[in-house]
Amino acid sequence: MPSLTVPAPVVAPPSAIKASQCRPGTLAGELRISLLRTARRVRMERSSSEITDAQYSVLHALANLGPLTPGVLADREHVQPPSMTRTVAALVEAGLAARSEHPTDRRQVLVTITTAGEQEVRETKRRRDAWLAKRLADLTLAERATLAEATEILRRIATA
Amino acid sequence: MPSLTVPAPVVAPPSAIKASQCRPGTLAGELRISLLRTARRVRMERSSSEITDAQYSVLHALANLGPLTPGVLADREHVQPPSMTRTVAALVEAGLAARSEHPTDRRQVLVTITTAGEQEVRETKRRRDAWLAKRLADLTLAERATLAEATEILRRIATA
DNA sequence: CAACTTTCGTTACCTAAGGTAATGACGTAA
DNA sequence: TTACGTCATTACCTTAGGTAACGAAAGTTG
Repeated sequence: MPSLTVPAPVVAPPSAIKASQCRPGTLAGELRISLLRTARRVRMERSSSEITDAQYSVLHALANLGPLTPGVLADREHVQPPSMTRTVAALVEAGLAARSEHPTDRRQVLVTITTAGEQEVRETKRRRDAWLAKRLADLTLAERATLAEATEILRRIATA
Repeated sequence: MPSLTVPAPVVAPPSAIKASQCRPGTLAGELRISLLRTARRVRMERSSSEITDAQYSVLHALANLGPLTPGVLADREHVQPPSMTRTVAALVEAGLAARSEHPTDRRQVLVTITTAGEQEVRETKRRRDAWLAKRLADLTLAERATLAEATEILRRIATA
C-alpha cells in the first residue's frame, strides 16, 4: 500500500468558494443540510429491509461494545426504556440478538448479539461502503482529497 | 454581503492527506463513520419549539421559493399528498402559512408563508444551526473553506 | 356541447414507532 | 425485615406517515 503524501492541493480548488460561504453561521446552514441528506441516503443502504433503523443502531452498539443491558442501550440511543424493550424484542425475534441473565443482578438483562446479528452488521457496512465508494470513484482526485480532509475535520467536530 | 472569492487555499492543508486515504474504497469507510457520527450529533440538537421537522422544512421551502401548491410541496418533501395536507393544515392553524386560491386552476391551492412564518424560519434556523456554527467558529479559515467545498461535493453525491 | 377521463386536494381509516403511567421482581438501606 | 429505589416489562395513548376512496374542477373526445 503506497503511502506517499499528496503534494498539497494537486490543483487549485475547482469550485469557487466565496468568503461568505466560510462564515460559521452561513456554512453551518449549508453543511447541516448536505450532511443530513447524505447521511440519510447512506443509511438507506441496508443489508436487509427487514430491519429498522433503530434496530440496526442497537445492533451496531452491541457489535462494538459487547453485551449491554436494555437500560444502557436506552440511554445510548436516547430513547425511553419501553421503546428499547420493543426494539430488543424485535431483534431477539429476528434471531439477531439474544437475552441472557445478568451475572450479579437478577433484575437486569444482558442483550447479546448473535452471529447472525454480526453478519447483518458487516453486510450493512459493506453495502454502505460500496454505495459511497461508487460515488467517490466518479470524483476527481482533488475532490477526494478535499473529502479526506473534511473527514478528519468532521471527526474532530463530532467528538468535541 | 461581501462576496470576494477566497484566494485559493490560504495555506497548504495542515493535515497531511495520504494518497491511500483518497482511494474510493478506503475513503468510503472513513467518510461513512465521520458522516454518520456527525449527522447523528447534529440531529441530536433538535429545536425545542412547537414546530415539527416536516413543518419547518415546508416553511423553509415557502420562504425560499415563494407560494407553492400542496402537490409540488409533497413532491419536494418526498411525502404523499395527504401528509402534506396535514402539514399545511398545521402551519395554517399556527398562523405560519395561509391558503389562497390558484389564479387559473380552481382545483389547486396556493400555500403562502406569513410574516410570522418568516420570523419562525429565521429563529428556528438560528437555533438549529447554533451548535454546528459554534464548532465551525473554532476552525481555521482554511478548514472552513475545506468544509465549504465538501458541502458542495456531498450535495452532488446525495442527489446523484 | 355532452360524456368520459384525469388531476388535485381532501377525508377516512390503518400502521408503525415512540412516550407516559403503572406493575412486578429484585436489590438495598434503615 | 420492612421500606424504598431500580430495572425491565406491560398497557395505553399520541403522533406522523401511508393507502383507499371521494368530490370538485380541468382536459379530452365523440
